[in-house]
Amino acid sequence: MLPMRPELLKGHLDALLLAVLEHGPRHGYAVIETLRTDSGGALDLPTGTVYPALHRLERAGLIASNWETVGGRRRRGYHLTPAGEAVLGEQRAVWDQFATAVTAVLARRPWPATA
Amino acid sequence: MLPMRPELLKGHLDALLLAVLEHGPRHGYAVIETLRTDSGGALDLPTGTVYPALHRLERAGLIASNWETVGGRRRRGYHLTPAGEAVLGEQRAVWDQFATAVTAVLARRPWPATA
DNA sequence: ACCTCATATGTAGCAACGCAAAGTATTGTG
DNA sequence: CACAATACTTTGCGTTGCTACATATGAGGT
Repeated sequence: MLPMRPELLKGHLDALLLAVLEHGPRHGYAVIETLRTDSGGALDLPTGTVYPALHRLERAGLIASNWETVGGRRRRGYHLTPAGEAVLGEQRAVWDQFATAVTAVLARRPWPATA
Repeated sequence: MLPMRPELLKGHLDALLLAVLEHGPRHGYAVIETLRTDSGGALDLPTGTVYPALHRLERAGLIASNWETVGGRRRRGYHLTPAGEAVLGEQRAVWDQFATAVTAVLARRPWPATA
């Protein structure tokens, strides 16, 4: 597993978090775990990355939260808002576009791979 | 064509530039054009992005340059160094990993898409 | 001659974002 | 009782791409 520089994630994190919350409501810690398992271990994000991002998404109205107490532990359960669902849809399209473009540039080789 | 937020590119630009220069030597302006055509118009980067990035790559020893004068115009021709070629190889692997991980997370839907 | 566009390069300053590091608190385990 | 795991928070930093502006030459049009 090659080292993945942190800047790579920039701009893509929001889409990932929204996608995870589309599974169903989750609290921050669980979001991190879902992200790790869904990505096959490739995306193992620190709390200092995820929690502020969740706050940002809530301020933007894309997710909403409510405090719960489970087994004596306070946790903040997040869920998608309709606005968040809409944005997630756009973000998926943007990602597809971006990934296609980058892959195209990186795939083009000096000796034409495609005759 | 959806608007592509500039942060999306962060961390991926170096790989793109190296890949373009793998085609063969090019000056900055031509790099921008190649990038645009190779990406089908999706990646149309401003000079204020590309030139500093090329300087950075040169300082890092991944590319090298020599001044030429063609038709009375001064241009700086860049070409890959062996180190740059090696890094490009790694970057391609990193991109594949990253893209696979993000696609996996974004693709996972609440109700199975194929049902 | 004049203007404008395309070609070609450069830099200063800004804004955004992910992260490291540190801290708080509770529950479970050895 | 120490320690790990769970769970959340915040400050400050570094990197990076972009906006805006500046400079200069050649080509084409009027």
